[in-house]
Amino acid sequence: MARLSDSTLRTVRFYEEAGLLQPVQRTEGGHRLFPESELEKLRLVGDLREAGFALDEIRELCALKRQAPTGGEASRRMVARLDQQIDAMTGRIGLLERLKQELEQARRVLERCAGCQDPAHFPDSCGECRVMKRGDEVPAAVSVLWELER
Amino acid sequence: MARLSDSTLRTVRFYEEAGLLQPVQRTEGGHRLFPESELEKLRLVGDLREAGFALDEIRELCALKRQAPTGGEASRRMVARLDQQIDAMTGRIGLLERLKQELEQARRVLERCAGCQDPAHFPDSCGECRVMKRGDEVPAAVSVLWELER
DNA sequence: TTGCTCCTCACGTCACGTGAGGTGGC
DNA sequence: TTGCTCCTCACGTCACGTGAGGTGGC
Repeated sequence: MARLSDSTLRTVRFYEEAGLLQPVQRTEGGHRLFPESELEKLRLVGDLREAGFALDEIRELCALKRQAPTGGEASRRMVARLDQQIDAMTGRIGLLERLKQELEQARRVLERCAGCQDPAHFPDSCGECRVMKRGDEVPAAVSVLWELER
Repeated sequence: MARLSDSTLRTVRFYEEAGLLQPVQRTEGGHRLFPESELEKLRLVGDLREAGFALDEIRELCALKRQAPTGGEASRRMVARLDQQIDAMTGRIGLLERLKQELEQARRVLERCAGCQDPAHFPDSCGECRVMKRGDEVPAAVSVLWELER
Protein backbone atom coordinates (compact mmCIF):
# COMPACT_ATOMS: atom_id res chain seq x y z
CA MET A 1 0.00 0.00 0.00
CA ALA A 2 2.61 2.48 1.05
CA ARG A 3 4.91 1.91 -1.90
CA LEU A 4 2.09 1.72 -4.40
CA SER A 5 0.71 5.04 -3.23
CA ASP A 6 3.84 7.10 -2.74
CA SER A 7 3.24 7.36 1.01
CA THR A 8 4.71 5.59 4.06
CA LEU A 9 3.83 2.71 6.35
CA ARG A 10 3.34 5.16 9.19
CA THR A 11 0.89 7.17 7.14
CA VAL A 12 -1.15 4.09 6.24
CA ARG A 13 -1.35 3.07 9.90
CA PHE A 14 -2.19 6.61 10.94
CA TYR A 15 -5.01 6.86 8.40
CA GLU A 16 -6.38 3.52 9.56
CA GLU A 17 -6.33 4.70 13.16
CA ALA A 18 -7.98 7.95 12.08
CA GLY A 19 -10.82 5.93 10.56
CA LEU A 20 -10.06 6.91 6.98
CA LEU A 21 -9.09 3.46 5.82
CA GLN A 22 -11.66 0.89 6.82
CA PRO A 23 -10.89 -1.80 9.42
CA VAL A 24 -9.16 -4.31 7.17
CA GLN A 25 -8.40 -7.99 7.24
CA ARG A 26 -5.31 -9.11 9.03
CA THR A 27 -3.12 -12.09 8.28
CA GLU A 28 -2.52 -14.53 11.15
CA GLY A 29 0.73 -12.80 12.00
CA GLY A 30 -0.90 -9.36 12.16
CA HIS A 31 -0.02 -8.02 8.71
CA ARG A 32 -2.63 -5.74 7.21
CA LEU A 33 -4.40 -6.77 4.00
CA PHE A 34 -6.19 -4.12 1.96
CA PRO A 35 -8.61 -4.43 -0.95
CA GLU A 36 -7.60 -2.52 -4.03
CA SER A 37 -10.33 0.06 -3.51
CA GLU A 38 -8.50 1.19 -0.38
CA LEU A 39 -5.39 1.81 -2.41
CA GLU A 40 -7.27 4.20 -4.67
CA LYS A 41 -8.72 5.90 -1.63
CA LEU A 42 -5.27 6.27 -0.11
CA ARG A 43 -4.05 7.89 -3.33
CA LEU A 44 -6.95 10.34 -3.35
CA VAL A 45 -6.38 11.18 0.32
CA GLY A 46 -2.72 11.83 -0.41
CA ASP A 47 -3.57 14.17 -3.27
CA LEU A 48 -6.12 16.05 -1.19
CA ARG A 49 -3.59 16.40 1.64
CA GLU A 50 -1.02 17.81 -0.74
CA ALA A 51 -3.67 20.21 -1.95
CA GLY A 52 -3.92 21.51 1.60
CA PHE A 53 -7.05 19.88 2.98
CA ALA A 54 -7.24 18.61 6.56
CA LEU A 55 -7.91 14.99 7.39
CA ASP A 56 -11.20 15.99 9.02
CA GLU A 57 -12.48 17.53 5.79
CA ILE A 58 -11.36 14.52 3.79
CA ARG A 59 -13.04 12.16 6.23
CA GLU A 60 -16.30 14.08 5.93
CA LEU A 61 -16.07 14.02 2.17
CA CYS A 62 -15.62 10.24 2.22
CA ALA A 63 -18.48 9.73 4.68
CA LEU A 64 -20.88 12.07 2.91
CA LYS A 65 -22.57 9.55 0.64
CA ARG A 66 -23.49 7.16 3.46
CA GLN A 67 -25.12 9.93 5.46
CA ALA A 68 -27.62 10.95 2.82
CA PRO A 69 -31.07 9.34 2.78
CA THR A 70 -31.41 9.04 -1.02
CA GLY A 71 -29.14 8.96 -4.02
CA GLY A 72 -30.41 12.32 -5.22
CA GLU A 73 -29.72 13.96 -1.89
CA ALA A 74 -26.29 12.37 -1.73
CA SER A 75 -25.53 13.67 -5.20
CA ARG A 76 -26.63 17.21 -4.40
CA ARG A 77 -24.62 17.33 -1.17
CA MET A 78 -21.53 15.89 -2.79
CA VAL A 79 -21.71 18.33 -5.70
CA ALA A 80 -22.00 21.23 -3.26
CA ARG A 81 -18.99 19.99 -1.28
CA LEU A 82 -16.95 19.43 -4.39
CA ASP A 83 -17.74 22.97 -5.51
CA GLN A 84 -16.36 24.24 -2.21
CA GLN A 85 -13.19 22.20 -2.58
CA ILE A 86 -12.76 23.37 -6.15
CA ASP A 87 -13.20 27.00 -5.12
CA ALA A 88 -10.63 26.58 -2.38
CA MET A 89 -8.21 25.05 -4.86
CA THR A 90 -8.75 27.87 -7.33
CA GLY A 91 -7.86 30.29 -4.57
CA ARG A 92 -4.72 28.39 -3.64
CA ILE A 93 -3.62 28.15 -7.25
CA GLY A 94 -4.09 31.90 -7.66
CA LEU A 95 -2.04 32.61 -4.56
CA LEU A 96 0.73 30.30 -5.71
CA GLU A 97 0.75 31.90 -9.14
CA ARG A 98 0.94 35.44 -7.74
CA LEU A 99 3.80 34.48 -5.44
CA LYS A 100 5.56 32.66 -8.24
CA GLN A 101 5.42 35.76 -10.41
CA GLU A 102 6.78 37.85 -7.57
CA LEU A 103 9.70 35.47 -7.11
CA GLU A 104 10.33 35.47 -10.86
CA GLN A 105 10.41 39.25 -10.88
CA ALA A 106 12.75 39.25 -7.87
CA ARG A 107 14.96 36.81 -9.71
CA ARG A 108 15.16 39.12 -12.73
CA VAL A 109 16.07 42.12 -10.58
CA LEU A 110 18.71 40.32 -8.52
CA GLU A 111 20.26 38.82 -11.65
CA ARG A 112 21.51 42.31 -12.46
CA CYS A 113 23.88 42.02 -9.48
CA ALA A 114 25.60 38.86 -10.77
CA GLY A 115 28.72 40.81 -11.71
CA CYS A 116 28.79 43.04 -8.64
CA GLN A 117 32.20 43.56 -7.05
CA ASP A 118 31.32 46.73 -5.21
CA PRO A 119 32.40 46.40 -1.55
CA ALA A 120 31.29 49.97 -0.86
CA HIS A 121 27.60 49.17 -1.26
CA PHE A 122 27.50 45.42 -0.51
CA PRO A 123 26.10 44.24 1.79
CA ASP A 124 24.80 47.17 3.80
CA SER A 125 23.95 49.85 1.27
CA CYS A 126 22.61 47.95 -1.70
CA GLY A 127 19.61 50.23 -1.57
CA GLU A 128 21.78 53.16 -2.57
CA CYS A 129 23.31 51.35 -5.53
CA ARG A 130 22.21 52.65 -8.94
CA VAL A 131 21.37 49.05 -10.01
CA MET A 132 18.45 49.13 -7.58
CA LYS A 133 17.36 52.61 -8.66
CA ARG A 134 16.04 51.99 -12.13
CA GLY A 135 12.63 53.21 -13.11
CA ASP A 136 10.80 49.94 -12.62
CA GLU A 137 9.47 49.19 -9.19
CA VAL A 138 11.47 46.94 -6.92
CA PRO A 139 9.14 44.12 -5.79
CA ALA A 140 8.58 43.62 -2.07
CA ALA A 141 10.39 40.30 -2.11
CA VAL A 142 13.57 42.04 -3.23
CA SER A 143 13.52 44.65 -0.53
CA VAL A 144 13.07 41.90 2.03
CA LEU A 145 15.63 39.43 0.66
CA TRP A 146 18.18 42.11 -0.20
CA GLU A 147 17.57 44.10 2.96
CA LEU A 148 17.14 47.45 1.23
CA GLU A 149 15.77 50.40 3.20
CA ARG A 150 17.43 49.94 6.55
CA MET B 1 2.13 43.45 13.02
CA ALA B 2 -0.26 40.55 13.29
CA ARG B 3 -3.27 42.44 12.01
CA LEU B 4 -1.37 44.22 9.28
CA SER B 5 -0.02 40.95 7.95
CA ASP B 6 -3.03 38.68 8.18
CA SER B 7 -1.33 36.49 10.78
CA THR B 8 -1.60 36.14 14.58
CA LEU B 9 0.23 37.38 17.67
CA ARG B 10 1.33 33.82 18.36
CA THR B 11 2.83 33.51 14.91
CA VAL B 12 4.77 36.76 15.26
CA ARG B 13 6.19 35.63 18.59
CA PHE B 14 6.97 32.19 17.21
CA TYR B 15 8.82 33.63 14.23
CA GLU B 16 10.82 35.91 16.51
CA GLU B 17 11.77 32.96 18.71
CA ALA B 18 12.68 31.01 15.57
CA GLY B 19 15.07 33.79 14.60
CA LEU B 20 13.16 34.84 11.52
CA LEU B 21 12.19 38.26 12.81
CA GLN B 22 15.19 40.11 14.21
CA PRO B 23 15.50 40.84 17.94
CA VAL B 24 13.46 43.99 18.11
CA GLN B 25 13.14 46.95 20.39
CA ARG B 26 10.88 46.60 23.38
CA THR B 27 8.87 49.26 25.10
CA GLU B 28 9.44 49.65 28.82
CA GLY B 29 6.45 47.43 29.54
CA GLY B 30 7.70 44.65 27.29
CA HIS B 31 5.67 45.36 24.15
CA ARG B 32 7.46 44.51 20.91
CA LEU B 33 8.22 47.29 18.46
CA PHE B 34 9.00 46.39 14.86
CA PRO B 35 10.40 48.47 12.01
CA GLU B 36 8.30 48.47 8.87
CA SER B 37 10.81 46.32 7.02
CA GLU B 38 9.94 43.48 9.41
CA LEU B 39 6.29 43.78 8.44
CA GLU B 40 7.15 43.20 4.80
CA LYS B 41 9.30 40.27 5.79
CA LEU B 42 6.47 38.80 7.85
CA ARG B 43 4.19 39.09 4.83
CA LEU B 44 6.67 37.34 2.58
CA VAL B 45 7.19 34.58 5.14
CA GLY B 46 3.46 34.08 5.36
CA ASP B 47 3.14 33.79 1.60
CA LEU B 48 6.02 31.34 1.39
CA ARG B 49 4.47 29.26 4.19
CA GLU B 50 1.16 29.13 2.36
CA ALA B 51 3.08 28.05 -0.71
CA GLY B 52 4.27 25.05 1.28
CA PHE B 53 7.84 25.95 2.26
CA ALA B 54 9.23 25.06 5.68
CA LEU B 55 10.48 27.70 8.09
CA ASP B 56 14.00 26.28 7.80
CA GLU B 57 14.04 26.89 4.05
CA ILE B 58 12.67 30.37 4.49
CA ARG B 59 15.23 31.15 7.15
CA GLU B 60 18.04 30.03 4.84
CA LEU B 61 16.65 32.14 2.03
CA CYS B 62 16.61 35.20 4.27
CA ALA B 63 20.14 34.55 5.58
CA LEU B 64 21.64 33.80 2.17
CA LYS B 65 22.74 37.31 1.26
CA ARG B 66 24.73 37.84 4.48
CA GLN B 67 26.62 34.59 4.01
CA ALA B 68 28.05 35.43 0.61
CA PRO B 69 31.48 37.11 0.39
CA THR B 70 30.65 39.47 -2.49
CA GLY B 71 27.57 40.98 -4.08
CA GLY B 72 28.08 38.96 -7.25
CA GLU B 73 28.30 35.71 -5.34
CA ALA B 74 25.26 36.61 -3.27
CA SER B 75 23.34 37.36 -6.45
CA ARG B 76 24.27 34.07 -8.11
CA ARG B 77 23.38 32.03 -5.04
CA MET B 78 20.09 33.81 -4.56
CA VAL B 79 19.12 33.40 -8.20
CA ALA B 80 19.88 29.67 -7.98
CA ARG B 81 17.77 29.32 -4.84
CA LEU B 82 14.92 31.30 -6.31
CA ASP B 83 14.99 29.05 -9.36
CA GLN B 84 14.60 26.05 -7.06
CA GLN B 85 11.68 27.65 -5.24
CA ILE B 86 10.06 28.60 -8.53
CA ASP B 87 10.44 25.06 -9.85
CA ALA B 88 8.90 23.65 -6.69
CA MET B 89 5.98 26.06 -7.03
CA THR B 90 5.47 25.12 -10.67
CA GLY B 91 5.25 21.51 -9.56
CA ARG B 92 2.75 22.27 -6.82
CA ILE B 93 0.62 24.33 -9.16
CA GLY B 94 0.58 21.48 -11.67
CA LEU B 95 -0.48 19.02 -9.01
CA LEU B 96 -3.23 21.30 -7.79
CA GLU B 97 -4.45 21.82 -11.33
CA ARG B 98 -4.55 18.11 -12.09
CA LEU B 99 -6.46 17.37 -8.91
CA LYS B 100 -8.83 20.25 -9.55
CA GLN B 101 -9.64 18.87 -12.97
CA GLU B 102 -10.25 15.45 -11.48
CA LEU B 103 -12.64 16.90 -8.92
CA GLU B 104 -14.40 18.88 -11.64
CA GLN B 105 -14.86 15.76 -13.69
CA ALA B 106 -16.12 13.88 -10.63
CA ARG B 107 -18.56 16.71 -10.03
CA ARG B 108 -19.91 16.42 -13.58
CA VAL B 109 -20.39 12.67 -13.27
CA LEU B 110 -22.08 12.78 -9.86
CA GLU B 111 -24.36 15.59 -10.99
CA ARG B 112 -26.13 13.02 -13.14
CA CYS B 113 -27.43 11.42 -9.94
CA ALA B 114 -29.14 14.58 -8.67
CA GLY B 115 -32.58 13.18 -9.51
CA CYS B 116 -31.90 9.64 -8.32
CA GLN B 117 -34.70 7.98 -6.34
CA ASP B 118 -33.58 4.43 -6.88
CA PRO B 119 -33.46 2.60 -3.54
CA ALA B 120 -32.52 -0.64 -5.30
CA HIS B 121 -29.08 0.59 -6.30
CA PHE B 122 -28.39 3.32 -3.70
CA PRO B 123 -26.24 3.18 -1.71
CA ASP B 124 -24.67 -0.24 -2.15
CA SER B 125 -24.89 -1.01 -5.85
CA CYS B 126 -24.37 2.34 -7.55
CA GLY B 127 -21.70 0.64 -9.62
CA GLU B 128 -24.38 -1.46 -11.34
CA CYS B 129 -26.56 1.53 -12.17
CA ARG B 130 -26.73 2.45 -15.84
CA VAL B 131 -25.94 6.08 -14.98
CA MET B 132 -22.42 4.97 -14.06
CA LYS B 133 -22.06 2.77 -17.13
CA ARG B 134 -21.84 5.32 -19.90
CA GLY B 135 -19.04 5.16 -22.41
CA ASP B 136 -16.82 7.77 -20.75
CA GLU B 137 -14.43 6.61 -18.09
CA VAL B 138 -15.38 7.07 -14.47
CA PRO B 139 -12.56 9.05 -12.80
CA ALA B 140 -10.81 7.48 -9.81
CA ALA B 141 -12.22 10.11 -7.45
CA VAL B 142 -15.77 8.97 -8.29
CA SER B 143 -15.11 5.30 -7.63
CA VAL B 144 -13.62 6.26 -4.28
CA LEU B 145 -16.22 8.81 -3.20
CA TRP B 146 -19.16 6.81 -4.52
CA GLU B 147 -17.82 3.46 -3.36
CA LEU B 148 -18.25 1.68 -6.66
CA GLU B 149 -16.60 -1.71 -7.18
CA ARG B 150 -17.03 -3.36 -3.80
C1' DT C 1 18.62 -20.80 8.96
C1' DT C 2 19.10 -16.13 7.09
C1' DG C 3 17.18 -11.44 5.59
C1' DC C 4 14.05 -8.43 4.78
C1' DT C 5 9.65 -6.75 5.92
C1' DC C 6 6.14 -5.87 8.79
C1' DC C 7 4.32 -5.33 13.78
C1' DT C 8 3.39 -2.39 18.20
C1' DC C 9 4.41 1.01 21.53
C1' DA C 10 6.01 5.45 22.46
C1' DC C 11 8.47 9.59 22.25
C1' DG C 12 9.87 13.47 18.88
C1' DT C 13 8.85 17.28 15.58
C1' DC C 14 6.93 21.12 13.10
C1' DA C 15 4.14 25.21 13.21
C1' DC C 16 1.53 27.01 15.52
C1' DG C 17 -3.54 27.25 18.77
C1' DT C 18 -5.39 28.05 23.18
C1' DG C 19 -6.14 29.07 27.66
C1' DA C 20 -4.42 30.95 32.49
C1' DG C 21 -3.02 34.66 35.00
C1' DG C 22 -0.90 39.09 34.88
C1' DT C 23 0.37 43.95 33.18
C1' DG C 24 0.57 48.20 29.88
C1' DG C 25 -1.12 52.36 28.15
C1' DC C 26 -4.48 55.33 26.45
C1' DT D 1 -10.67 54.09 37.15
C1' DT D 2 -12.14 51.22 33.28
C1' DG D 3 -11.27 48.35 28.95
C1' DC D 4 -8.83 46.55 25.70
C1' DT D 5 -4.47 44.94 24.28
C1' DC D 6 -0.36 42.95 24.98
C1' DC D 7 2.85 39.94 27.98
C1' DT D 8 4.82 35.15 29.50
C1' DC D 9 4.58 30.41 30.55
C1' DA D 10 2.92 26.06 29.33
C1' DC D 11 0.12 22.48 27.68
C1' DG D 12 -2.62 20.99 23.38
C1' DT D 13 -3.06 19.74 18.40
C1' DC D 14 -2.40 18.04 13.78
C1' DA D 15 -0.09 14.86 10.78
C1' DC D 16 2.92 12.39 10.77
C1' DG D 17 8.72 10.87 11.57
C1' DT D 18 11.75 7.96 14.01
C1' DG D 19 13.77 4.71 16.69
C1' DA D 20 13.47 0.36 19.95
C1' DG D 21 12.57 -4.21 20.31
C1' DG D 22 10.09 -8.05 18.44
C1' DT D 23 7.94 -11.28 14.85
C1' DG D 24 6.32 -13.00 10.03
C1' DG D 25 6.93 -15.36 5.89
C1' DC D 26 9.23 -16.55 1.91
